[in-house]
Amino acid sequence: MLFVELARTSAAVASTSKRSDKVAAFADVFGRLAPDEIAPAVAFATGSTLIGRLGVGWATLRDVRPEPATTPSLTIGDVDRAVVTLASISGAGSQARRRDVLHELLAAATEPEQRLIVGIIGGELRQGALDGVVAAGVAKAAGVAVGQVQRGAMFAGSLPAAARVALTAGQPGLAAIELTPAQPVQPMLASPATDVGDALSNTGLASVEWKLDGARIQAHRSGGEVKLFTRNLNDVTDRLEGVARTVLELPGGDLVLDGEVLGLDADGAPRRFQDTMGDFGADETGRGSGLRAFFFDVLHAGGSLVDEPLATRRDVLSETVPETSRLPSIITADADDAAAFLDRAIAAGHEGVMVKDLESAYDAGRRGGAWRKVKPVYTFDLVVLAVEWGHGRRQGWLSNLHLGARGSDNEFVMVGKTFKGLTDELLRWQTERFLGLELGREGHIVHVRPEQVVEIAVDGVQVSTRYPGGVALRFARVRQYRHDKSAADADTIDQVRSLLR
DNA sequence: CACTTATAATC
DNA sequence: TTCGCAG
DNA sequence: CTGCGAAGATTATAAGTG
Repeated sequence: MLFVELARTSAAVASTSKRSDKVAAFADVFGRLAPDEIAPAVAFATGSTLIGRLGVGWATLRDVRPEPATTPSLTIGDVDRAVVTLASISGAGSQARRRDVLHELLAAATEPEQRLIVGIIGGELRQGALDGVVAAGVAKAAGVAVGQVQRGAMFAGSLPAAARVALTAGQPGLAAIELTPAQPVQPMLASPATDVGDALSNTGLASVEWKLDGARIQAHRSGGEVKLFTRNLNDVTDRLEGVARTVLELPGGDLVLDGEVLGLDADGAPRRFQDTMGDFGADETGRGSGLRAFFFDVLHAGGSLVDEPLATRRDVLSETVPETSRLPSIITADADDAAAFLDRAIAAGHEGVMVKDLESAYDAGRRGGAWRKVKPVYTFDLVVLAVEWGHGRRQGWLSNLHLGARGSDNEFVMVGKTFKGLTDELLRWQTERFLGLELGREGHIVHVRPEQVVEIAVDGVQVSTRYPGGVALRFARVRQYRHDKSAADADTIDQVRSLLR
């Protein structure tokens, strides 16, 4: 199939807000793909490729922009092959060679094809459709239920893989896809709760577990071989030798575990997330060996457990994994008990707790109400130093706020940015407000007189080398504008720093 | 060799 | 990772 | 209730520059 068909479909999908129209458009093209085109085409439709790192990002895309071709000629296979080529280039001179390959690809692409390619490689397709809509398109084309496709994607580890099965083998093929050790599955996700009472009101009797501030890890043991995957299903086995050894030594046969890795200090206290990531990100050389795994769920042990209730999976976990490699947890429906447990987790230096419905199955890939996360929120009253013009649906509005804490003698120290928590009404208000405080412009940044105070919620702060105060906010979001406060009432840089540990 | 830029990963 | 909006 | 897009901070490594 010609790539331009996919490109036209993407453009059509972007131009409508009607989900059903998007689904129908995708279903039309998916139904006409040759078997070998299915996986790459579905990946392209979701704005990604079958391969992870291409070594090409926004900066390269910005520089390499040949004139579009006037006639479409590229096939789905052509684009797929170009992607494989890009990913394979390395060594000295690789940047120039990647540019050459990219230039050749884009020069052969018509205008809509260029838009799709740039969106895919840049990772910002913004067509109003990702895995959810595309899965629905696959289901429609294959004549099966969306849930079947989603389930297949969860256990096959990716939507493109499930799509190929759906479109070539239909419902029976999809039904045959099962959780298989050594084959990573989409991890179950949690939605946020304001406090443990809020969480428990949704879950009922729950397993309340420490939430560690590390990286999610999925451990598979199959035929005496261990594989470790991240939340995004990247294989990190050779970065975590110690963890792999631990899993290898557990009793029983084939096994799939869900957990978190992080580093511990000599006294057993959790290291800062930044330090854990330092070890985690480092290649081999044994640096990641300082990381330890703490498991909280088991998906497979002598058979699949994903459809079993959490209560059962917990029992299996405690029989399989020693307490030292498990997360502390309690079973309760009582908010006071849960709150006390949360306090202990915080006192031990951890991020918070997870509250999980004891009766719930392991809903791979879902972010439902069965798992809720609870972590403390801190607030600061900060001063807006500058604002950036928004993109996409925020085009024409001042959006991203530069935030400053009060330093010495009327100086403000920037500690981060945020665009979160703003309603459309607030965006309108702040655009007018900050244009009124404008001092000057620098690209898409509007500098303003430091007068407007805003209450900012954060999960915490972190050490920073790029911000002048040596501290940066973590997950900052707007709570409200403080019309009752002036800049002189804002919180100080020392108050922000006091949250460091 | 030191430093910068680009990319991709975690949260 | 958080949050608001639209379907 | 679900999916999407608005963008944040940090880390590491590879490749390019002077």
